[in-house]
Amino acid sequence: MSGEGNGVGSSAGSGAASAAAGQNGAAGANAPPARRQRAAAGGGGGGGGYAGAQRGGYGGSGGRSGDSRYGGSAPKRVWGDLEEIAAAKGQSSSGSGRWGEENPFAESGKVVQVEIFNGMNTGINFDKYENIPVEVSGRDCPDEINSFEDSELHTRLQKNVSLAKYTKPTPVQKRAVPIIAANRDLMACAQTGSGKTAAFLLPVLNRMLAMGGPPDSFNHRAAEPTSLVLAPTRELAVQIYEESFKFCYKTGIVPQVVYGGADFRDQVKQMQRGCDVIVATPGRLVDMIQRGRISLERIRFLTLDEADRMLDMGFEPQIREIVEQCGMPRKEDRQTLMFSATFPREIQQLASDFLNDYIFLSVGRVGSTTDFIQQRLEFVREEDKRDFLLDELNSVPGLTLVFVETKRGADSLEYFLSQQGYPATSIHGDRSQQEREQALKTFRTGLTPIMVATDVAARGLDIPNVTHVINYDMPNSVDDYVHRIGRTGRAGNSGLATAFVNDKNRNLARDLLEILSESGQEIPAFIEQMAAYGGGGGGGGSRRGGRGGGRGGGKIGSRDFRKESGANSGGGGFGAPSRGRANGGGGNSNYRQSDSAW
DNA sequence: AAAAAAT
Repeated sequence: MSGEGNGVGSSAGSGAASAAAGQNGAAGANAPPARRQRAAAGGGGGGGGYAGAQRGGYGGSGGRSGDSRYGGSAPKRVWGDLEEIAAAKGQSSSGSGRWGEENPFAESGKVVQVEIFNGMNTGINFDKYENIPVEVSGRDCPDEINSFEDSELHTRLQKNVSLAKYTKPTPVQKRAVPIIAANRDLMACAQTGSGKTAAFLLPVLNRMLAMGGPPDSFNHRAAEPTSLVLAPTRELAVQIYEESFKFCYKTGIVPQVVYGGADFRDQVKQMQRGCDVIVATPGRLVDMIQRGRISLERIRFLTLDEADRMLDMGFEPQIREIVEQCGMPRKEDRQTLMFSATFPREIQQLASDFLNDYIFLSVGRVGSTTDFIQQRLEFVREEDKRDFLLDELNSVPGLTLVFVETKRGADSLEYFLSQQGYPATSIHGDRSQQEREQALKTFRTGLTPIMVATDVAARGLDIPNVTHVINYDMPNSVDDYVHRIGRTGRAGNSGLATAFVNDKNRNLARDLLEILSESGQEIPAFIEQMAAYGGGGGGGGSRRGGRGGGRGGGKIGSRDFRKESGANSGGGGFGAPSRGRANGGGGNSNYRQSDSAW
């Protein structure tokens, strides 16, 4: 039993997450150990029974109990260390932290190193990535870099990059880093697992350092961050915060995260330790602003992650409010970056409101990682789904993420699986934040290697070793499908994505067919038939019109919409479409410190 | 029509 407790508590790479939870969790500082106990108690029984009886794949043939299989290699950690780190980062102005200079982790030893920098580079298979297509458009695009040395990052950032075991920039990093370093706005299509987060964090942090370091980030009651990163879900915000925490190490730049469902005052208290980079979900951020706890007046860098989600119908008004009504500098006076794996044309149109003379970057086809995902479609009637699901779970070992359409559906499926003896958990918006984080944690560590999820888990979450994504209920759009299956096959690892399709999904058939064929997947006959009969409005691809113009390839491989609106020159500011290689010389020496006074 | 995101 104690072994299971360790397995949870020591979730690989969750150190900063734990820090975040500790900061923000309603339960406060003492929460973690208690949660460990609960996790061990809750998940343990199911796991054991399941591993042995139901699904040999998990327990391993060696008769080990389920936990050792997943928790075995996970580092042990001590909860106190993160508080030490937090304390250390608090003394931001003194360049030397509490650790020795050259080996910052010598004294606190493996624990700290493991916790801060572990799991950042989980087997990224860059070689496969090398030759994926890249599209760049916009005037005067800087040259790509081929190594982190080329990027002329601040020494400290270089060290953190090394500590994170990043050796070679990923394709999106090669392109995005010099673009951002050159003070240009950016709209980028790339998957999270492709190194997207570092691609915007590193150059932003570097510019902050090049500008002389962040100014005092606290004024009266309000935190005055320099950089804001917005994300559509709380878990994603935490994940981005974790990465920024790593890269900020000993830079004097203090990252923070705020999101709903956690104690407001705790988050305020955290920000009083400094708040130079803030990662946030929209609701809580607005709340903080309205209550005078955060000011956006000194924002110089704005990043929207999963930008297409942030700008879709549900979110767009709120984002617009944050960007335009809350005192943030105009787009000419800040640098704005947007990232997403999919970028529909109408979203690009909207996004251009917030961008200034931006460069469009598309690395690989939209679902670039779909190259590493085997996609299977099965025709499954609604009433047969549970049986099919059990078959899938029994035949494919490893972490399995099961997407359903509704929160209720998630609860009921989790209940069903648990009844059947499968170690399942679930994550959706009606669960408490603590339950959500717990679910993610037990899933990550393999204590509950099955997680039933709504679309809250569809985007951006980087969970290593998800071997199988099952679309138990198909999503409503093929973009969502692309995001969902992107939870496996992370960063060049291979993955499997199974989808249960039936007549209810006829409207997706055409787009699915396109996705499958573009990514070289086997195409089942039934989907061709469904596509032929046409979705909704008579096969003509009517709904396509709204999206990409009739051109082929609208879904995968988003293109710069400025190129397509030939007649409609309205967008403005799109000069001669240049394809990379514009002003080569010295390239990155132009960190313009001049044009922004802190 | 559903999900997410503030209380």
